[in-house]
Amino acid sequence: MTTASAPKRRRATGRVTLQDVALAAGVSPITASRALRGERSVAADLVERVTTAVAQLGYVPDPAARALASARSNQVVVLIPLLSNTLFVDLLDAAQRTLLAAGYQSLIGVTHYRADEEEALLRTYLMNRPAGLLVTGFDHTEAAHALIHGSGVPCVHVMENRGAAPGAADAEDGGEPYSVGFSQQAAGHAMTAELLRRGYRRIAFAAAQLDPRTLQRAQGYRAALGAAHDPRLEFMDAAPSSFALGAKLLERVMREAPDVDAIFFNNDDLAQGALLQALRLGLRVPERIAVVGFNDLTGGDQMLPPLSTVRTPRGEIGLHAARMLVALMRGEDVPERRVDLGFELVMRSSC
Amino acid sequence: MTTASAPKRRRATGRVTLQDVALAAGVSPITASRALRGERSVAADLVERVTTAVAQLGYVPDPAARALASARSNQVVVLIPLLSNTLFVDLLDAAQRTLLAAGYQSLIGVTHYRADEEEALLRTYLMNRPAGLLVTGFDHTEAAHALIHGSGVPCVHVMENRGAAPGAADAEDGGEPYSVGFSQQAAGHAMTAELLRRGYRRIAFAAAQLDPRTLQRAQGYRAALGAAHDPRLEFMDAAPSSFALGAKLLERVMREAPDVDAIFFNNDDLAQGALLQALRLGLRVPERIAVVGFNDLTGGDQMLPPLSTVRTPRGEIGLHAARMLVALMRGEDVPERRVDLGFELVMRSSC
DNA sequence: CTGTTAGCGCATTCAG
DNA sequence: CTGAATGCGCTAACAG
Repeated sequence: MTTASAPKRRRATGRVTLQDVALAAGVSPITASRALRGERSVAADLVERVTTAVAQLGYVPDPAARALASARSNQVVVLIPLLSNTLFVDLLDAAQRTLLAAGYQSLIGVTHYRADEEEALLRTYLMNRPAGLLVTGFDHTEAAHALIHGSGVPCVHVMENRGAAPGAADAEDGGEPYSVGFSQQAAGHAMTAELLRRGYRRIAFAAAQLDPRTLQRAQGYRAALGAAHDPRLEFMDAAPSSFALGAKLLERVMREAPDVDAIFFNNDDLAQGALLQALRLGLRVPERIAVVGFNDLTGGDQMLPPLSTVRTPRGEIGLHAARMLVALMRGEDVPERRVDLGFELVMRSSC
Repeated sequence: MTTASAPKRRRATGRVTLQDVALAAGVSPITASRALRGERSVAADLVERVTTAVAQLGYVPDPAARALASARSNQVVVLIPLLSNTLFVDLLDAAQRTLLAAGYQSLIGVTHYRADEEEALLRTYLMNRPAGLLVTGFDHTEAAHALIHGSGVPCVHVMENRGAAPGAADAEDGGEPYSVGFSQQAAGHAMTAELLRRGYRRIAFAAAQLDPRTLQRAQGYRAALGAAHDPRLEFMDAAPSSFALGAKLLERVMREAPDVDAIFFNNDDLAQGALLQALRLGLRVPERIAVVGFNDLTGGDQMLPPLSTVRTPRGEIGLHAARMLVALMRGEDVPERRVDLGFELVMRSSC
């Protein structure tokens, strides 16, 4: 065989490489590489020859080789607290779609609302040299924060907007973090104010999970009530949100504070569970007691009575955050670091 | 500076490499590599020296380099139809957890019940040279099937067990595919039989989405009814499952077949929506009409009346499938290719 | 059981 | 605008 002495004969793996493409196109490998990645410094006719060769040979780039050579993968790490809250699933779905369309894959991590799990996930996923990071909220361990920063990977926070750091500007790294969300506190305030406007006076706040965003909503609730705020009307349960817990919380409120005329649940599944429990107990809603929820999850409009709630734009947040991250990953300038997408009161007939 | 002429001075990236570890441990890089990966052909004391060096230097392996050198990544592709059905989220959650514990990362793809999207996702994700594949069901395009096979990547199918190929054994590739699930048809049959046993005679089947597994359940429903089967009592709607659609389907059934005494919904959200609609319409359940669902999703036990349904073991399926896949990826022999995890009738009071 | 040699497939220098 | 040389960090294959 003559191939035995050929200096650079085709490798045995059978894989079509960039080199094969370059050979077929009559250019150097690096030109083929540049053409494929859309670097503009390649003549149009060469680009076309490369494209043709790619199609003919069925060339498929190797992400591992790319990542090794460039020290960056095409993967984006997305960290959310839970998969069992449709809120985050909606967020994730939108973000993943957008990222995929822009050529990025998502590595999804579920933190279970635990800062230590988040840190562990970061440590694991950061090994992949991701191109970007999408994380929920701002409550990270010191170490997690350091990991994110130290990695130099662009990061967008979602679901809340951290108040602009007061006083000493966080100037070490160019300042304010990138975030897309809305003011949880303002949302809590707005719904409470609406209840007050409608004449409710003894308004309870019932919450589960007790994550930072829930507590921010509680702050809004308190601020809206002002002097009328009664701490005995806050019913907090650290257990995860569910229909069953909503039912339980309703009973607890009625037992411990029978003069309550409205309950603001911090998530729709609690509120929906409470509505069902009210039906079971024969409590009339909203006559005897008004019930409102948060997030406008699926099913609220089907309840008896239909649930009043706060619609939160998690899909839009996922989309917008992904777009922002893509811009950052491409090295584009993103002047607007904090995007507030707002919320909307959806008043149906449960209050 | 003296370093200028040193033949192999430390690279400028600042990254701690295997070579550094090897140097510190006084072994060759390949021995360090073997020690890290737990190959048993390394002396215990050397392993310890390597481990120590790793800890001291804070060495972190580079997945990209590993993947490039070994032509296999540590990622597993998981393909599910939807993220908005908690059924698949439960499956995913369990699988992801198990895989992560075994050292594998998950690349999640959402097919939206579309074979062409599945194919596109496979094409994209297969570029990463995944270590394994976890896919929902058996309905793939020819091309997708070829991609899976051609890649040589171990694959486990979940949620159903394909009937053993009758006649000509699918011997080309060693036969039967690996799968973990249960018989959708048997489940459909069992619930229908239970309704018959309880005296219901005009039993409707109401379904959404109309994916293959739904149709298998319909087969079971028909088989259980035998000669009593009336095609006019099948109400199929290709739209996605939801509370609202369940409400709509209930109305349609009552309008088009008022003599129906029970409705078997192919998913719990439909059934729950129907239950709420019945409440709204003043239809007594189960006296006027019995309602049963499928999957035992969250909330069913909170309905009025509590929903009878079929509990499906998606969490266990995710767990078991992940374990099976891990075994395959490790090159272990897995003799039991088809695992049937069964199902359970959960009879509450809606029938 | 350990080490040597030689790439894996690509993109980043730097020249032209 | 294009190309040549080089190495990213690791492991497969073979030797000892």
